[in-house]
Amino acid sequence: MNRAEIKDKCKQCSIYANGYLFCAQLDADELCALSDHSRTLTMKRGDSLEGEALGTWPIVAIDMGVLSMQHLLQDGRKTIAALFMRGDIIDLRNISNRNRGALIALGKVKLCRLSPRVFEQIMGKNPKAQKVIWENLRDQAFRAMDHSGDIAKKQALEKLASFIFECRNRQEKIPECDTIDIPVRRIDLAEYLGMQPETVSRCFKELEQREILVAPRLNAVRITNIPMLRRIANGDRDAVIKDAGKHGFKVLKIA
Amino acid sequence: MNRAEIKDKCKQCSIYANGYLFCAQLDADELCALSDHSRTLTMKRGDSLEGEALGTWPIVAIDMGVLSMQHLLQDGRKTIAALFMRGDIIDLRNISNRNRGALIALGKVKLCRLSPRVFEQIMGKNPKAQKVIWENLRDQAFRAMDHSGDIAKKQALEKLASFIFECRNRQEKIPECDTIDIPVRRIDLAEYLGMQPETVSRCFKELEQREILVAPRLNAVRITNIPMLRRIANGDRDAVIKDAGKHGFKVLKIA
DNA sequence: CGGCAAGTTGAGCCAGGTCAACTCCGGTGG
DNA sequence: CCACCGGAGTTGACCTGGCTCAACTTGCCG
Repeated sequence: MNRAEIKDKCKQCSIYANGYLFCAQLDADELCALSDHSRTLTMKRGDSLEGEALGTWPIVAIDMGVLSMQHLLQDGRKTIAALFMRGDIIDLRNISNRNRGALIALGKVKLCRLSPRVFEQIMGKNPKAQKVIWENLRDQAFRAMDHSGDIAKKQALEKLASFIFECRNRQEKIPECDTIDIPVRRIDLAEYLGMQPETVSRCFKELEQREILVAPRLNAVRITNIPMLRRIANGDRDAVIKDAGKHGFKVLKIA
Repeated sequence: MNRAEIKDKCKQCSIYANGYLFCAQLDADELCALSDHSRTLTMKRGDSLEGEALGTWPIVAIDMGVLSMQHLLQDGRKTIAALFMRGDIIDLRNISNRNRGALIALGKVKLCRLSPRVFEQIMGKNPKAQKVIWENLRDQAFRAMDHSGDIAKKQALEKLASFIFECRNRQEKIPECDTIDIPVRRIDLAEYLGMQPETVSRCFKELEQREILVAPRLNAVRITNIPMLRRIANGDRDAVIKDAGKHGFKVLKIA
């Protein structure tokens, strides 16, 4: 494969096109080697990456879409333990202990399965690439820890508020636009936050009624009262309190 | 500082003494450089690592004890998002977004604050060390994801069962000994699992009554029915079901 | 031995899970 | 183009696991 062809293969991919992502850190030789030994893959909602496929291709980089790590309990309860998006690199080499979940697409996902050998070579000698991957993994780790903190003690409304901020943090900022993309369905959101779809629905409704946000579509919200949403996310009980009147609006201490 | 002195400083430390941990991968020069630019620290329960201290020393390696990452909500609710133990390396360089928690010792903790500069140098040129750190961070990430999965949808008893297995996985195996060390207090355990200390207590009691384990001390358990505990941890509802009789034991389908 | 935090036990209650019915919406085929 | 279908989302009513509060016991440290 010559370089022109490689460029064709990679130039459409955000992992190469976005200057701060992994493949953008590589020089021509490295990109060439990696591209030559890697395979792209397109998945649709429900497709999973498991077993044998991961044996030979344990490292995947997300170009587009949302991939979830799901844990399934014996009786059918399901949870989404993590969400992977554009730029995330998932290294599943030698996964062993515990019930590591399956990787399941929550919509159309484009990803690239990287050759472990070439990946490791690049890790060993390209400090810029190394730094990008290291920070990505660190983000994944801290994000998972934040998420644990969120779902451990927070109430439903608080979890949802936190999730909306998580979405805001992760999406590329479009200045002068407060519309936040919710890249997953209600049902997935419920599984990610450890609640029921019914509860998610009720919480969105409450936030709308209290005029904290508007949800024009299922996959987007616009926050109209950021400080209040922040207070809810941070676990300020006063901000969560329900209405004190019959059909008036909620009474909120602004303290 | 000469090499003999460095050896004195590091030879007691498990990060150097355990062949599979970070410092054991370094050659004499590297160890020398790292040791020379690092500072050990001993903490006692409740001590926290925050702010300025982390500004100049954002990388810490745990030698002994349990360090927790805690998130505090506005109204005082607290959660432990992650537990760090021997060999874990925590890299907090450029932490910024979200409410990253404080690092708080849950007992006597010995750790070593590593020079970011030397650490980065070593990362760049020692593949063995790089591999060890990479795998440690990956473990942290996946552990946090597993933990999210555990606390999202599991019931109290299931969470506790999972936690006991997590302890078992993390502690160095002593063959022919089923006694598992519980390295944290009940109160911390409750915060880690997102439940109340009262509930933790009740769950331990139930597991003892059902003769699934015995807890000779507060900080240790011995599992007497591993398969049952496993089933509970895996979310088998039948295994969680309470008793069907008045004062008999629980009726359990072994299916 | 006193003092305090940690842990346990009991009683009551509520946030959110569960179940059921319904609406909405995108896709498919006649 | 419309009728049909199935999964996603919503709404309401009910119920329960575990949170809360309070009282008590235990264990640790000076």
